[in-house]
Amino acid sequence: MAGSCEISSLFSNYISAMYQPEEVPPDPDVLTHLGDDDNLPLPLSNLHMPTETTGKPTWYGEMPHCWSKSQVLEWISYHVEKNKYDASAIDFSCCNMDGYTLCQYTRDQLGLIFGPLGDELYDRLHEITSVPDELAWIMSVLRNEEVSQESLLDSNPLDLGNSCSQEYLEEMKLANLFSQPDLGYFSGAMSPDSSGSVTGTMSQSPHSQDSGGSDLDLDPIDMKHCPFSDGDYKKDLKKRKRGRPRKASKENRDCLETKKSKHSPRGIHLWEFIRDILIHPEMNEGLLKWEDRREGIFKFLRSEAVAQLWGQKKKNSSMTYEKLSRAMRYYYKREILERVDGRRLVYKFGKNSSGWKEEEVQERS
DNA sequence: GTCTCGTTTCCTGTTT
DNA sequence: TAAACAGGAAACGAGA
Repeated sequence: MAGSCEISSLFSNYISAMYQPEEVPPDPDVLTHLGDDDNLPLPLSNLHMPTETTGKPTWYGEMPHCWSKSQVLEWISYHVEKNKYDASAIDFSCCNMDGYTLCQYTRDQLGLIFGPLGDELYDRLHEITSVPDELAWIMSVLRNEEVSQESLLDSNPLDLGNSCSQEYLEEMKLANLFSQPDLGYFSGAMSPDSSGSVTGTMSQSPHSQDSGGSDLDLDPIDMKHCPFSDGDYKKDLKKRKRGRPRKASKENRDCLETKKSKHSPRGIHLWEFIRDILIHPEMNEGLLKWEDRREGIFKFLRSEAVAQLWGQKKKNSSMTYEKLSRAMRYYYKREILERVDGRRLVYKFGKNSSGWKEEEVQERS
């Protein structure tokens, strides 16, 4: 449990460091009458207050397992107020617990402590803690990389694989692949299910012309393990042909096969990935936002960051918003998405998409 | 082996 | 002028 706590903490810190959301959750109103209780470990007047710097409650964005006692109280206070619940019916001496303890309680136990509010608290708690696969995966990315919080905060916001980056950076330098300008930034994240196998590659700027100048479209990292890699990779910067370059021949691919699992399932579709981020706002700080939930209209707030996450998901560190958006545009034809004219970074779910409507989300949970 | 699907990559041109 | 959008073309890997 300590592990998951650390991960979720990492996640929230990572998100906080990475994004500065345009929107904040509704500020919990000031709770004026929670009743007097000498057993309270902290003055209630402070519990529900948003943090000074962010304007958000302190529990927001953190996994419940990691909440401190004060955050637990703050969260309970928030729901007391939200549900207009009579706080005098609550034995606040039982609230002196941290998030981990809170998460251990069953519905019945919460019902005993909080009465009718217990059900509500239980549901809300499990809403937060039931992390969808895709977001759990995002966390696992961080876990696999064993990213320190310090390095997260120090890192380039889009450098998702910073712990690996330095190592690979050194390797890349050795391979003389960084001697050319404009090769873009570096991202060496390990794939979540690679069991430590290296899939780190060099990211390229969206418009770099050298991303596929050769017919052998190999990852530089992988290339250095191949006997035919001589460091002259991308020497030839001649204008490339249209379309995606051919991948390596089978012979050359065998060289790469040691790096990648032979059978990786296709997994979820891009639009589902986007949808899942959207329908879990507690995990989506500043990536995407609903413009009109009823209509299914949403907007990319951090387009490149979403692209990076998608790239990580697909073990493709060179994913960019430009490429992601091309895939999004293919959905127009299939009516999974609809055009929203005149608005940048704005898309709308079409009639062939599903699972994003509030009713559907509620049904699934 | 072939085909389809869902992308991915790159490109040129247009719009904001 | 840059960023985003649009869509053609070609390629890829996975699965049927």
